[in-house]
Amino acid sequence: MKATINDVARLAGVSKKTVSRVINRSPLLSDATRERVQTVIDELGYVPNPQARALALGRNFLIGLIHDNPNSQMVLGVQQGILDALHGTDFELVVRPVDRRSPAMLDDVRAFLERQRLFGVVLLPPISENDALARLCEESGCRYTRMGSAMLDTPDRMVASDDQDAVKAATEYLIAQGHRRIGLVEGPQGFRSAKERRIGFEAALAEAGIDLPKGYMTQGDYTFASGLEAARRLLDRSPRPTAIFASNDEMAAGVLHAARQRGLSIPEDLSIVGFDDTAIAAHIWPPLSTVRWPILQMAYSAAVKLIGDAGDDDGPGKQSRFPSALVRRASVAPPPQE
Amino acid sequence: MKATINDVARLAGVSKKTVSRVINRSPLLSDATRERVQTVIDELGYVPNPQARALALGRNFLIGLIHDNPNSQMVLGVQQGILDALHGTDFELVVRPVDRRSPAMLDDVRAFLERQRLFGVVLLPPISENDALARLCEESGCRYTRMGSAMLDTPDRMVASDDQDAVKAATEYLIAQGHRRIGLVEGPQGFRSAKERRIGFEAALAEAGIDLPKGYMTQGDYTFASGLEAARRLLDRSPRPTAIFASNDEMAAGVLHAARQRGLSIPEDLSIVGFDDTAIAAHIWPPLSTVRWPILQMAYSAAVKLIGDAGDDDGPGKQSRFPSALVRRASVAPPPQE
DNA sequence: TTGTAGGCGTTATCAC
DNA sequence: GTGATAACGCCTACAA
Repeated sequence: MKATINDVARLAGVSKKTVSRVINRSPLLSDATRERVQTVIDELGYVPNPQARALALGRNFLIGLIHDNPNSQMVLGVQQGILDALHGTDFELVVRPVDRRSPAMLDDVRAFLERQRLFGVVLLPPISENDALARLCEESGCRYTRMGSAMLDTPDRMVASDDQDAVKAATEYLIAQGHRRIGLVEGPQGFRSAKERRIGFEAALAEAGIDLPKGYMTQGDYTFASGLEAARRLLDRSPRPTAIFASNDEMAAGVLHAARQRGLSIPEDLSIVGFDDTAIAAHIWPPLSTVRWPILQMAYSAAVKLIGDAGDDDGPGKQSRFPSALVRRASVAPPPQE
Repeated sequence: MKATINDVARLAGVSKKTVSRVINRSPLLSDATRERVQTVIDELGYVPNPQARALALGRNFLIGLIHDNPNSQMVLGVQQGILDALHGTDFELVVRPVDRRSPAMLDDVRAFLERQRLFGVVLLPPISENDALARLCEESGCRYTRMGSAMLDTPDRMVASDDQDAVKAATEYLIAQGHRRIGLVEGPQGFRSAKERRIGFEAALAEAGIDLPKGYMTQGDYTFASGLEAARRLLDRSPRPTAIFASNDEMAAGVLHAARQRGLSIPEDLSIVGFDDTAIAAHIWPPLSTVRWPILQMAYSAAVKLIGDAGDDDGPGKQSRFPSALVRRASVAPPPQE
């Protein structure tokens, strides 16, 4: 019912191999035959069977997205970016969540890669920070691109933002508004992004000569609930911080929640800055000042690095570092008079 | 390097076909051979190659998720539910967004299905409401499950909530609080969910004998921005509505935004109810009363219907109708005194 | 520049 | 019950 390479070969009066050469753009092929075969291909509406190719090549035309991520907005953004890059190609996207804490995680991924013979995978933070995982991909003969908050790998397999810089700038912005008592809701232990963001935060304070009291730095795990909890601790301090930087938007939303529960006005009594610029940032009230992670572009670039779109070597595909930008919204104001 | 069916056959002293029978749980097979072969399989850690199976069977071990959805939270929830169902099976999830408005949509999907030879697909609303699409899946020999707000297909290929009922209950709740001027932010034209929810809304009003003034029903497109716009129109009415039901949470967040911009207090001046119970509902301030769509369970069930988990015939897999529940949070209060 | 033979790892057919 | 043999549709080596 569906045309195969044999049908094309027969009708074009050539061998299967020649058709194969046309499909795979082999350079050693006369223009005449190429054209003749191509005509038949078009007439028949022939499309090579991916299953057969996968078997013959030992490689599937699938791109995997491997993640273990507490932030759903980010996962979706990445999917969107990858799909944009894959659009119009023969590749499809396979989603594979894993459990970072499971001792079987590496074995699971290995089994997955070896079974499915993926063409390549995109690794999302925080699991992208796991060097053993990257090594495993390589061993399994699977290309990979890691996404992260700092360069953890060679540029051809890495797409990175500079969180340290971005948070430094965000903190400087708070300082410029007059804030001196600035609380931090840090991300979870073991996350590179959490570390980078804290370093940026501390760097800004140090440069401004601000010496933070004990207890102004607290930790969350990138969830709303943890932001809520952390904010309660911070708001119990005396004197209270006049501004809080949360390491991601979800926790920032939690901070806002906690502040409201205490009857504080935002930004009059407390300024808040988040990180990521996910949808929630613009949708809560007041709109949240935050750092925009160019997630779509990063994911797009990650996918392009895998499938190697030769079409735009100087285009977005070649980029490895992506700067983040501060987005100023209504959640920041000068501190209240004392 | 990796064991194949031939290795197993040789070591077990049987033919390939016999090994194949063991893998596929063929009933006509002596227990003795089955056991012998199974031992070798375990020793070698043999796993059948999915690419080869796909070629031989003309069918891939992939489940597709086809969607064109304005609501990212929902897409993620569905992915989660499907992946839960697929966990521990040989199936993988392939994500395929499509453009509802493109004239080439159906052809694209057909090409996708015929090329990839998916085992089955889950269709998300609103595209799941497209009967031509369902027919196309069938023609392509691809199983499917549709998710939706009402039964649009036979129970074995449908997973449905009862939005009409749920919204009726939610509206009755507002009425019971004393509200009489209740605004509606309807979903977009052509969405079955929008229609069902409006019908439920109107039914509750009719039963309570409330005759809504013109202009209290307005339309959005399920986005935050459209909720904002619609709320502005509603709040311009005189007399102003004392409560607003928005057909999804994102629009409800927009309503809240618009109300705040006018300096209204929620819920003192205006009560708001949303629909979906996505993450944003609990994270905005005040927390949003909403209708919980059991999306994880529905998606789980949709996947089970595809892969036919015989393990739990009476379990969640068999279910086709899923009731929604009202979630009461702080965004609703009695109307202000006049 | 093109064609032939053989293989990728599995399942289906049909004898034994 | 079990096993040769031939698909499945494509690709690589090697030969011409």
